[in-house]
Amino acid sequence: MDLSGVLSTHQLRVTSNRLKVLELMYQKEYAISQQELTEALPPSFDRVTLYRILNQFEENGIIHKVINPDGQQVYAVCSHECDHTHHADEHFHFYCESCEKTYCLEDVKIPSPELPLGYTLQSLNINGKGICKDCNN
Amino acid sequence: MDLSGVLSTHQLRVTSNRLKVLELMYQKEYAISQQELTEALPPSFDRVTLYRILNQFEENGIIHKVINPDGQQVYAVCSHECDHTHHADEHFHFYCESCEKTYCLEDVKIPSPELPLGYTLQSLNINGKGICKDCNN
DNA sequence: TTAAGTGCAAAATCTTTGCAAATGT
DNA sequence: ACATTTGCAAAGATTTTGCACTTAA
Repeated sequence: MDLSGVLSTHQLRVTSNRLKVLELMYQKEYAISQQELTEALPPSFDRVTLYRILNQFEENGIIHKVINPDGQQVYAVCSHECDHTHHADEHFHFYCESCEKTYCLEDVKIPSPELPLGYTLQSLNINGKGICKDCNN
Repeated sequence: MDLSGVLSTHQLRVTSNRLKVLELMYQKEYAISQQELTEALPPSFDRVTLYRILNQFEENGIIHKVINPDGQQVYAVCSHECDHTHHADEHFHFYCESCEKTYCLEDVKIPSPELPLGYTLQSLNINGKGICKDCNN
């Protein structure tokens, strides 16, 4: 995985901090919270820097933020082409009550609900909660 | 509107603070943030008390929390019978980009997506973002 | 070389906790 | 009368800001 390439493609300089964060995010197959990241990074990693990196990654389309049903925010790598002008992360998000992980389920078709007259829909956010396939075994 | 009745039905004592908060929430036809509440309440109203009241209202089924697409939390009065054992607020929530208000659209049918094999769905959260009917005029 | 990124200290916010006084039933 | 609620002070946690130093291009 060419992490440096990911950074430069998204107009960000390649730095050791950014590579560390990016590596962790690509390792996980689920969305990760800031707290989890903090624990996984070296203890010396500066909190402020992490805030800034996450914001930049999000702005530049490297990651997207997922809001869990309880309001907790987690971050996941964008799998489609996103950049600072456009995000395309409207897939289904699933939160598992058992392992407490959030998964991006890109293949789930999102049915479009019918809105009352006068409302214009720009984007849709669907969040499921339940038990994931690993925990169901 | 019998606000005292709402409180006692939900096993909460009738106090002037609770009535003030409840009155504001029933006045609005949209979901309200803690910040908005703070601004609408008298300046002397204690912050800690508001935290506690909102938590109690939520626990006892008087209001429910809505998480906007950007992660902001807002509160709306429960329209169905909710109590401390059960909430039934799985309706569609719509956030208007223009007026920045969150509406509960109870009549919108929520279509159930098909999940990959192995996943069990317990609850579903659907959030739309766009322009509401008032702002579309 | 120079614009961008980092680390540290400090400020500003937001949320929780503990406890004595006030209030509802 | 007695349990609950409230207000205040203070602790704890989270997020933002400013600025000098360092680093990538």
